[in-house]
Amino acid sequence: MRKRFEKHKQEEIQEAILKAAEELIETEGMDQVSIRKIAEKVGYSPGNIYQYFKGKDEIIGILVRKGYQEILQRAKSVKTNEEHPEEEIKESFIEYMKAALKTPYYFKAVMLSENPQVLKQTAILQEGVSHERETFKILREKIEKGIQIGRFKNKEPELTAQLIWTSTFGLLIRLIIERDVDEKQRDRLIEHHFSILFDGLIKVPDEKPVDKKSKPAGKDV
Amino acid sequence: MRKRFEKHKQEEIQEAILKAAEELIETEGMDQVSIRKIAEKVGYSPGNIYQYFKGKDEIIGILVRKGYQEILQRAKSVKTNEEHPEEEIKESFIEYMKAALKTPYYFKAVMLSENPQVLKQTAILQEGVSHERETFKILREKIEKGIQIGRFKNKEPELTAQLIWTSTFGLLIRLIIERDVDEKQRDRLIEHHFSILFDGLIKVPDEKPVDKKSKPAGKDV
Amino acid sequence: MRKRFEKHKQEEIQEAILKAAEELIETEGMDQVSIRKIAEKVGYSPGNIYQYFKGKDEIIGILVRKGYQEILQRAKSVKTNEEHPEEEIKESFIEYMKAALKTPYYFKAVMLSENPQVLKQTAILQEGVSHERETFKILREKIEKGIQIGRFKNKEPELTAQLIWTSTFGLLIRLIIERDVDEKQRDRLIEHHFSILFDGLIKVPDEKPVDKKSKPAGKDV
Amino acid sequence: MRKRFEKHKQEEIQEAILKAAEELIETEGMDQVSIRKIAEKVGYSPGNIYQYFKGKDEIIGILVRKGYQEILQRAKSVKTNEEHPEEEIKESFIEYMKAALKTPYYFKAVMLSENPQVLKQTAILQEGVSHERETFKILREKIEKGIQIGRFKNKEPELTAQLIWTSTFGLLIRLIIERDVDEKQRDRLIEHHFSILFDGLIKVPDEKPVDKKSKPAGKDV
DNA sequence: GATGAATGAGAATTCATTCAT
DNA sequence: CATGAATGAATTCTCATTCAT
Repeated sequence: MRKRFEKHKQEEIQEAILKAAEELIETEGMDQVSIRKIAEKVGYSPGNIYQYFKGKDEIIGILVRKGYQEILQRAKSVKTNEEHPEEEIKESFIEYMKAALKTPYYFKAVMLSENPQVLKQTAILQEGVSHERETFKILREKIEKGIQIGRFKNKEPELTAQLIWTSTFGLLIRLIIERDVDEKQRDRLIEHHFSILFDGLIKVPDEKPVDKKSKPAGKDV
Repeated sequence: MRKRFEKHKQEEIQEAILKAAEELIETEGMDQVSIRKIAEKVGYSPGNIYQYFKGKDEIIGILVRKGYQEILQRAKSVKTNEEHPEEEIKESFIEYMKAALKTPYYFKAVMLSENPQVLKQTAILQEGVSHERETFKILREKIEKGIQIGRFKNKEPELTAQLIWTSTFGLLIRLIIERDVDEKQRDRLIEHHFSILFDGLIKVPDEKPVDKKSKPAGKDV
Repeated sequence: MRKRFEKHKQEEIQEAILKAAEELIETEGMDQVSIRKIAEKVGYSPGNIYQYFKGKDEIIGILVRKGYQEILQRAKSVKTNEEHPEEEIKESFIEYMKAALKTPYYFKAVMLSENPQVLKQTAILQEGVSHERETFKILREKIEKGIQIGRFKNKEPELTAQLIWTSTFGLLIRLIIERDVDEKQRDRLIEHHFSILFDGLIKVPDEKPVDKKSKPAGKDV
Repeated sequence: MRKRFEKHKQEEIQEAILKAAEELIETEGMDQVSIRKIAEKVGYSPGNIYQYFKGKDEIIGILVRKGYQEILQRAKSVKTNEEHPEEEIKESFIEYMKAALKTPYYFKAVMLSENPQVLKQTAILQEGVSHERETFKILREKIEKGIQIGRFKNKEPELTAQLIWTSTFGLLIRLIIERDVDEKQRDRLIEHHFSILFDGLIKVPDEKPVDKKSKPAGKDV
């Protein structure tokens, strides 16, 4: 009974510390987080923080993972749509964006961090990511399904997954940075965003399709 | 006479200081910039830096503004391509990306800044941006041209401009953050990125639809 | 009855604490010993250690005394050798070395400590030590016996005791520090060490010194 | 002129810092040296020490190297003594000891260090050391000379060199650790030390030498 | 007896900034 | 102009010790 209480309190304090750190990230940015500031915010001495966490890295690590998972969680739990997989993808990304916009600074801090520890969990550009990161695996599978049922073009699924992600990420980050965009405009942007991703810009000639879909020249960045 | 010389020299030193800071941002990251390191790099004493700049913040501020202008400059000066406006757009964005990737940290610092002064120059989501910001005007016009000549679908041009921009921005930012993506993968990503933007993901069923769901012709959200 | 049991348990815990500290000295070195680490090793909370010992100093103090005694103990219990007291001495020192090399870091820590508390028990250079410290008394007596039976030269016994000790100590310490000396070399060194101590280096000219190294009869390394 | 003055002052401060560190080692022991204490002793703020030295390691490092070199220097420059090589050896070791005792803590720190970098320079037990380390080469040659002229017994010269060294090292270390041994006793110890090394303890029977000099049994450490 | 919580001091560094010279 | 010296605050982290429960 007592133990349980103690345990409870310990967890409470850990929560408090994490929350303090979270708020610091939100208000001052990832770099400005320090054990001192956390301790002050939570009303303890700096040294005492180490009773609850191994160090700064652990705190940041947990926070990043937690927040990241939370946001990702939202992206799932979207009902499947057999005929229109693009709807399913769109829905889940919209969920993702909504979640991110709930704690925008936090999202920004995490997703833009170049801290190697953080990057280990947020990097998504390397080849093979859809085999390592679960969410990407799911996204890739949705795309593959789309291709199988003949709804999607036969583009490389992993690359496609990565670029849907980065494109949406770009919009999302700007929505966070330009925080006073009104809701109507925001919705227009989001809607149009997916419209472009799925339909593309180039008109398909109804007459004779020239079949020059996407073999452009300059690939030299 | 003397004054002019003095002035000259003063500016030279300021240049040197800025350049040193620039290199530091580039090589060690924004956080690792310190007056001391700048001073050491430029061959002066730390204290003397204050003769030329008010402090660290001023140096960073100037640098950020300067870098932004330079990058934008590059995005213009792309030869027109009458038949394939998408090539023209792609080219100019690739130029833009190239420039940004030359000094990724400036770009990152500038484009992610929420400093109101900076935002005044970098915000692009609001309605009407293509009438206020010159680069966006140009982009919109290219898109309009594409629609006129029947090459592009008839989507709202400003929105389209914005979303090409944010999508590319998303990819670019992640390329910067995940800086150890190898060149081959980077090129694949960029190529695929524009492929999706222009072609879209959804297959247009004008040939013989294989097995399932054949009908939906010009569906554009 | 209960009390006795309690007492028993108390002692057990004290033992456990001391043992934990000992292991820490051995594995991490004297500096790395901390109440926290001891507590963790022994499965108690740091605070509770103070129930059993006054503090860190007391623990270290006891340990040092204990360990020292243990090592010395080994040096006794060597069967007497009436005709060749040097054998007896050698044997007991070899026992001593063996014991020390079993817990080398511990030995090193203790024997090189300048902590006054420790020094009170480990100092051996002052005149009269062979009357104060029991082990030295024994050693001195062995030497005296050797002199009496005409086997040893008539050198001052206490000084001799001290210098056998310091010489062996020197070898021992270096064996500990240079821990990767192989066994063969170690044995050669030890053997030679006692050979020098007992025989000396200078040749006794009783035969006819033949120009160069011709004769040396009992060559025994 | 000014520069020279500045330089002078800078060096003075460096000296002061080193001296402060030296005193701390001397009075409180190697472990107790801290930047804080040095700074306090020298009357500066802790941070300012870093203007003069890279860090604690550098300070300690300089101090250790300096002392070590000084000590070795002294051991040379001993006049040769053709007839009595033992005198020559004794003299040079006494010089060595004197030098070591002038800066005992350096000596102790260096000679007891198990830092691999340091060990590379201080290890002396391995076979062949008298071919690698110059000082040992000299010592071995002196011993060989002694054997050649018939003054020394024909014992393995390298091993002998090593054990003269370790034996003397043992005495020296204890003289350092037990720092309040009075001068008279110290001299007696040193004198007796070499007396034993060169003469040995076992009396040479004037009658019939039993020729059982030292072929003892137990060689099993 | 035992614990967990908490503190305050101290460890090494780094840095922006000031200032007398 | 320029410098070197110096500070004071900040950083992360460890520890011996105390104390209410």
